[in-house]
Amino acid sequence: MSKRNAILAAATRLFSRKGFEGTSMAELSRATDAATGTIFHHFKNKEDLFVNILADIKETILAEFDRYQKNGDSRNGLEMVERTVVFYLHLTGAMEDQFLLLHRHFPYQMAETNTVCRECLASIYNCLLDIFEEGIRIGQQDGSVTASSARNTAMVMFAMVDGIVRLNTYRIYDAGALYSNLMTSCRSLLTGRS
Amino acid sequence: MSKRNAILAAATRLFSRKGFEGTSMAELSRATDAATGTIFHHFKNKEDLFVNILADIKETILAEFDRYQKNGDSRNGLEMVERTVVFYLHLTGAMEDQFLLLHRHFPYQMAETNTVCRECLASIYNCLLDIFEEGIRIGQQDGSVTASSARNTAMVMFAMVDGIVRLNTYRIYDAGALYSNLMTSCRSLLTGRS
DNA sequence: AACTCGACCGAATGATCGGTCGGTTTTTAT
DNA sequence: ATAAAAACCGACCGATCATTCGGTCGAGTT
Repeated sequence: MSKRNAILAAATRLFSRKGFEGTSMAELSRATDAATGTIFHHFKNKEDLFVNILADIKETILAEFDRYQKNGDSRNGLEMVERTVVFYLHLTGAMEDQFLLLHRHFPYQMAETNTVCRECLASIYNCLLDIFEEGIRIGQQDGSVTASSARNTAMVMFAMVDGIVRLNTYRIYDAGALYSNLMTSCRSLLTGRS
Repeated sequence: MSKRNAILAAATRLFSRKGFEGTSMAELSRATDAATGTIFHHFKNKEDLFVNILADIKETILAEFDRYQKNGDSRNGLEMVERTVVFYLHLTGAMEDQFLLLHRHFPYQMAETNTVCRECLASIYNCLLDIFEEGIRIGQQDGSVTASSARNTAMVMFAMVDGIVRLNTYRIYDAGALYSNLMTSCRSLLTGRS
């Protein structure tokens, strides 16, 4: 692995665990066996380093969901949404550091002043919501989903699923045992009458 | 207002907007017209200052929900849960800084090493979940709620409601328009069949 | 052999960090 | 009125921060 990639990987882990301001360049230097000068040779400053990380995360997530969508075969819209939820839960586990980072505040803080950062975040969330929305829309047509307003329902669903993932990472409760409850809740939400 | 309270109030606001590590004592001193020495006269260090803030938040939230529960009159469990959701949404708006703080990472990070911090967070979440759970349990008895496993359903519901609040604060989307969708989703979740 | 170039290094820099301390003012109790 | 206590101040401290910079080294190119 090139030193540049080693820096990116270590920084992803440190930023996700200790935050942006909580991670010093000296600490990152120690974690990568790269001199601080080397880090600044590859990235023009700390913020630029983070933007590169975020761009990588965006690309990976978008690629993963692209791959997921191509291998898809669901009998109806409802099943499609359910598969998406399962895949999202799988991905948050497989890309733990990356999603931990997305669950912190500083990316959204930086997004207020950094255009690239803002666009990365928007791409990620649009990708996720679009996939949820598509399943709901198909379900509305084939009759497997009765919920109205596909986009809004997608957002509420996403808030619920992501909320469970958060509960899990905060370790206040063992939310891992909640996945089956989550799935039945998704189904109720999509098929239940108002 | 006493200087001590002014420090607490300003620190709550700064910590919630810029994070714990992102807020310096010098900045806090400027924001309160209190010398840095004065801040350390009232709080033995930065962490102690935050723990005091968190203890205040805990007390306020617990008191607010206590007051809410005493003024309650719902016809059944379902309505009770719905009222709780509405009240929670109201509270997150009325206590914006405090909930923003609870939505950041550093309280949970500090909770790993600080007992008081951990207990404050546990009290807050237990209080919220207990109230949701109670409504669900009553609803199960009077027939207005069909969902099983009151505690788990309470957690999924809380994850969903709090997830929407987060979407709102991150300002990636205008989730404020989602409140009506959220309410119908809550109802589906509680009354829908699996 | 001479030159170029980019990866890499680590000591040095000025700014800023959390925290201390000796002293002054204000409040409180007697 | 006075003494003790509590609140308050800001200059100061050593540590650490992000960033800079002069320089080494080895792999191409001519």
